[in-house]
Amino acid sequence: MTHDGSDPEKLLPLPPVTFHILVALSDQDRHGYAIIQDVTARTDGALTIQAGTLYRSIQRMLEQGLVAEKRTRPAIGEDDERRRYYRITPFGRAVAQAEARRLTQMVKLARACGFVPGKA
Amino acid sequence: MTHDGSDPEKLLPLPPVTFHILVALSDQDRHGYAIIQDVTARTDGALTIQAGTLYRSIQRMLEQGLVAEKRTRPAIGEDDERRRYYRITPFGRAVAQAEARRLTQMVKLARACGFVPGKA
DNA sequence: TGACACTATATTCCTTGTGAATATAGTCAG
DNA sequence: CTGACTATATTCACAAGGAATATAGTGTCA
Repeated sequence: MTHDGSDPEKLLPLPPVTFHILVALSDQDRHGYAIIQDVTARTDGALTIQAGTLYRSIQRMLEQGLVAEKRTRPAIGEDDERRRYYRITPFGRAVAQAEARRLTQMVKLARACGFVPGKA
Repeated sequence: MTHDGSDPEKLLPLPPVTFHILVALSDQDRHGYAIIQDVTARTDGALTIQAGTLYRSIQRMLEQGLVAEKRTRPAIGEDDERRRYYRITPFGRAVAQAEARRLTQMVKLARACGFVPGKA
């Protein structure tokens, strides 16, 4: 755990892929391959995380303390021994929230200069 | 002009600095140093673009056709000969709009999984 | 039965994007 | 005359991601 644990702001701006991984883990723990599929689903196929990118991102995120590997395995019948499950940490959630605030500011900036058709 | 001119989506996701430069040029043409100051101002000091990053980003953006260099100079009295002025191109504006839409989707995703306190 | 696709993790190569530092050079304040 | 500010630019090193490849078991289909 090389994570500094202190200030989530220090990791911003978050690499897009890192943010998408945190989103995928927000509601339930998943293994790598399932994360890839979840991101594709949530973005309607607009973003496909490459396998290489995923596993290196996960490695980095483990070191930063954004995610942790799960010990507990699913029911013996539905398990696939190759799978490695990950969960989002409280720190990871804090960083995701900080990034979400930053993204919201970006959208606000975009609105202010007419890059978005939406209100204001 | 190495810009492909066709599909703005191909350049997404836009590097954060590139997007901020486009925002800075959205309302008026500026020279490099003025862009740096504008970004600092608009983000309340949260983001300070480094000089090296700025000039290399501008170089890249010229090649992509996102921005163009201006020929016309300010009034002879208020001019600084060192300055090089840039303006956003129609293609650059299209790319910025596409990126703004992507950012909006990201915020929507963040809302859907509880990363944002805001509505729904 | 052999080719191909899917699940699952992982590594290597290459390119891009960024920060930090440095260079140059003029102006202006203390 | 020293340091801060304006203004552009280059170099070095690191981070992040796409593409390709490796390994390996399972399933499909002709």
